[in-house]
Amino acid sequence: MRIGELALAAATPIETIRYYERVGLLPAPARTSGNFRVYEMVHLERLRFIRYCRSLDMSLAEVRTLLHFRDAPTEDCTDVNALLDEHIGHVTTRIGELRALQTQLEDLRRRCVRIQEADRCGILTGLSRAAARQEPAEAREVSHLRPLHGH
Amino acid sequence: MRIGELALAAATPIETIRYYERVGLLPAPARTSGNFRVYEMVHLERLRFIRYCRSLDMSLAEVRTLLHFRDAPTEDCTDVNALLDEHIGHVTTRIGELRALQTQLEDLRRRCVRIQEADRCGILTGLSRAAARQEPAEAREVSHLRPLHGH
DNA sequence: GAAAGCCCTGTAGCAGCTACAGAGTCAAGT
DNA sequence: ACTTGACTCTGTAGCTGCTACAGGGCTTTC
Repeated sequence: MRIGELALAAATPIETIRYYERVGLLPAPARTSGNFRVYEMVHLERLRFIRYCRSLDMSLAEVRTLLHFRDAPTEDCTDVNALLDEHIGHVTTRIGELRALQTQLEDLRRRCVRIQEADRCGILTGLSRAAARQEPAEAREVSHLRPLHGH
Repeated sequence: MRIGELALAAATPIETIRYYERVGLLPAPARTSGNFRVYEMVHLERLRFIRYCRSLDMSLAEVRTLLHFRDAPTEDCTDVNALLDEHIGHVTTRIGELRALQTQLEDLRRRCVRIQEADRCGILTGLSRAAARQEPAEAREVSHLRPLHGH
């Protein structure tokens, strides 16, 4: 299987596959005489595992840890459980943060109901006042999850 | 006010302040004869505005737009409202994604209740099976918010 | 033998900082 | 007058997880 085929089978861009190889998540595969990568099923399974974990919003560091356990099947799985618990904790925390954020933003939004000049817009004045009062929303401090503007 | 004092007053690292100047969010302040930056209250207010918006998880691009309206007080505020509505939309979407994620992760977690060898760990086998079945959680596709591992 | 479609390496870019290195400035203490 | 220490300066590289080139080589098909 060449890289294009693997990319299709795992729904992963080619560049990402090469990137995973570079950072050591995927082992370097065999090469053809013309220097093309040749993958086996083992690679596809591993890549799908990685992508699935990523779709669960795990970091590559976390995925790396899980792969390590996948590779060493006789070790006990305490750390796997811990990793997952921690990850669930991150998600839960982030949900809480975002809910608080949602409330704040909706409050702010209600400050401007009709179109007017910007200097009378309740949103802008609301932001300025809140900033002056130094009421930073606390979301920033705690979180560990994918940003609103990540992507 | 020199940069250290500003940093303290706005609870913002010095490097971040210089960064905001470099990318044009904060105007370049006056300098002393020894080339030190000298800030006025106007800078502090602007910086606090930026930091407050950031604490609401807005991107620097969004903050830039809001600053533009702050600077041009006679324009109408339609776009400010639209920006906020869109941002609220992002937050709401992300909350939905994370809730779905939470459910999936908790399901996965339940697969391993006792410590055992990794090759029998329900979490690892669960991940592998889900990956093989190609059931990528869909969170990845939609979102636009700060990552679980951003920070 | 040439065009089209793969694939290769290496580098730079995105956001939003953060962390240096290596230098200069300034106020206080001796 | 000199030294110490705290502060500041510029410039560059690093972080995550890709993504997007540029500029070339391989392979298949007509």
